[in-house]
Amino acid sequence: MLDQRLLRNDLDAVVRNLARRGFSFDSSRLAELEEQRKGLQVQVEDLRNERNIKSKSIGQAKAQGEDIQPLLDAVASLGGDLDAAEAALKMLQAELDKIQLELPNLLHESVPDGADEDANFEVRQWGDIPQFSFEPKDHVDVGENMGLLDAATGSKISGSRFTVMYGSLARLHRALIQFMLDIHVQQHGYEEVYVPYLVNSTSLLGTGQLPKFKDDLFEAAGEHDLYLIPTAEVPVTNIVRDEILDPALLPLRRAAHTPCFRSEAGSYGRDTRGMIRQHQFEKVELVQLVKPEHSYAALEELTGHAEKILQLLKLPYRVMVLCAGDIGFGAAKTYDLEVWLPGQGRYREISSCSNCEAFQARRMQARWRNPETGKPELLHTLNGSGVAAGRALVAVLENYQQEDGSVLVPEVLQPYMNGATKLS
RNA sequence: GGAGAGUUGGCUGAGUGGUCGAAAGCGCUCCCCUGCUAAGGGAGUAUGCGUUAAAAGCGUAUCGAGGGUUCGAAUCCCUCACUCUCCGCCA
Repeated sequence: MLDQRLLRNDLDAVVRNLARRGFSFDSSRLAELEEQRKGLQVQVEDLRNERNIKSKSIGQAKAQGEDIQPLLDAVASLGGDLDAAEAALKMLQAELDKIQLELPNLLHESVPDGADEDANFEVRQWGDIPQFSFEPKDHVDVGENMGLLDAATGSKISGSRFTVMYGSLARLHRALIQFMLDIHVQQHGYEEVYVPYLVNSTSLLGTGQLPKFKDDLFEAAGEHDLYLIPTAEVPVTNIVRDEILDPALLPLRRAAHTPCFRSEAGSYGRDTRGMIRQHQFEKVELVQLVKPEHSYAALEELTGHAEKILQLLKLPYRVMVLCAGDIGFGAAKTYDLEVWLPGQGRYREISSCSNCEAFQARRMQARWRNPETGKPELLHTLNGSGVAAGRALVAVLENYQQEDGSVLVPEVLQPYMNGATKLS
């Protein structure tokens, strides 16, 4: 959600900023509703005030044994007026909420213009693109040739976009997760958390997946208000929903490994081969809750933490700053890490690190108490994949493949593989 | 799944229709007093929203959530959520 004050006082600036995303909305409708809201809310509160005063005087009169009938007559007409005004306000507020909950975050000024991913801007590169003395295969061929990757069985069990892994490949996947968590906890100062994989709609509203992106989620059947998490960002960030944090706790850094579930509605036909785009994948997620003045420094730091994983795995990557047209709904600024995939001959997203500023915090009422003012103020929230395990596995398979069809185990993962140096 | 008991401010905990945003205690902040310490005295101490350029002030809402009854609800009624205890089942 955006700052109400800004929407009221400088709606044009909001319109201009959101237009950079290619997002347009009926701002005059919003202004009109807001004008009505103002009048109605004042009216409702005045009526309530009148009722409260009169009711109180009835109580006092009754206590002194006076005749209260004249007083009762005096409030008789109030109820109807108040009910009508309250009902009108409620409807109006619902319409305003609907509009406001679907407004994306304002972009940070450093976000470059651009309509789509082609306009994303490369900030830096790391590592050398490996040269192969043979034609490198993609991860599907590498994995299936070893008999360790099995898409057919995944689709038999569940359907398209599910995969089965066996033996040392399954273990390598687990090793990646353990390795990433250990680095973030032991070297980057994150607290490991274990969280629910099913969350309620309030949590999804808080981080911005609802109400607008319901189609991207898997919803649990039955009478529950539960959804499978699309990312650990949802449960981990919502830990601080409706909390006022002691500033001594900040910055709060938390890391979690969870599976993620995405319906991938709207991406029919894209990345249908292999493990790039699955309904279920594992990820180690980094979340930071910081004072507003530190959030951009924290974004650089958090991005660096994700990069560190790729560096230790010796996987070449580049850092992209997402352009205005490609950035996500809740983010003010986002860096994507794209890892080099020799089998595809291109870079592919493996991590996305975002500063949401107060956008999520406002929806969640996640605050800290500023000792300078003594007042609760909104936190800034950040999240980033550190990194996606499924895609990291793909990257290892493709970058570490050998001519004989085997795959070397990255050195940093060998301790997690009982010392194994090679998959086969 | 069955039976029962609960949910009040940072915490403990009172409050069964009116002057209750809520006693008391603890904690915290400030002040006073006291050679030091311990003790003591006084004042303050929730959050959202609105009004405002902003603040102050004022208004309004909030006693798990949502409805209802009533002039008036923490208090009465209904639905739901959650917590605890016991039984059953279970990784």
